[in-house]
Amino acid sequence: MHFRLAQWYAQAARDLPWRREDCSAWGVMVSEIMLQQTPVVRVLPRWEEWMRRWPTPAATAAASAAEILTVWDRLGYPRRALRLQAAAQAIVERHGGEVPGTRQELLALPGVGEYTAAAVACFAFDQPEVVVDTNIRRVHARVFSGHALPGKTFTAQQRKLAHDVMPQTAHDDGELACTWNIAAMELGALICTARAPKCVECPVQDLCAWRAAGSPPATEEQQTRGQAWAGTDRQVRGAMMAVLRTGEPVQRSVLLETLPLPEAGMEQRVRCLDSLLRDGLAAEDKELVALPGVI
DNA sequence: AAGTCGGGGGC
DNA sequence: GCCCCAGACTT
Repeated sequence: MHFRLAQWYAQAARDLPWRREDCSAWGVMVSEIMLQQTPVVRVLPRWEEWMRRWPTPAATAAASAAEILTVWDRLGYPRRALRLQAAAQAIVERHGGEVPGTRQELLALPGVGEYTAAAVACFAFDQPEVVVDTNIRRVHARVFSGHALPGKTFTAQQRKLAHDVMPQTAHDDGELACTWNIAAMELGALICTARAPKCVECPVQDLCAWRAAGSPPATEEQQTRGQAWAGTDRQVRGAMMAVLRTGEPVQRSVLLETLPLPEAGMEQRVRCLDSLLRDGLAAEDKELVALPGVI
């Protein structure tokens, strides 16, 4: 299976800037943070702009929070941007400005969890890590377990499966591990997609337990049940951040009253503004509110 | 283990 | 309109 996946990846992989040979470890790390819960096509322009302005951890560490949040723009989950800057500052302080190359050191950085630590260690430093993201979980669920979708939560059982199905040789060879991981991720992104998978184009279709079982639909337990959006605090916070990203400080009362969300009550608006201030995504001075660093 | 945290493009 | 997207963090 490794050989077939590798062969398929060699001819089908997208040419993404953070996969190029000359991309720095920092570039890989920035991409991994941006790609958390965010599709590649939306990350591309933000990554290019970020790397153009702040090509090193030191440059990122020195920027103002307002600049960081402005360049992040509408990528979503803006707390990721602040954590990325905090990670850059930790890299400067603890690692002399160089992105650390081990899973454990990476895990200690803000915003870096199990997936991102393994991904950066593997893709940027050729460490033989077992990488498990949403694509890989889905590919494994289908090919090896015969299920349409993995469960909602990442279980110890799935972690063991991912470890066990990685080729023996890849556990000691970083480059082999890298190919195995990235190829499985790419397969999940391009062929073995959540909806309408392109099984006829799949390089391992004849090995797939799910296909062999007749591609049974997902059980109700496996349905992901999308998070609600309309009317949530997340929507209100996002609308407030969009106002703040215009750059000018605004009167607190104006920010609270002029949101394009008539259904949002004042209690909710106040709660959301307070949470943005608490998260460091906004700052206030007397009655003015702005991105942190502007005031 | 469950909730929270953005935003947009595809179907 | 719903669903999903290279998750992390808190409770």
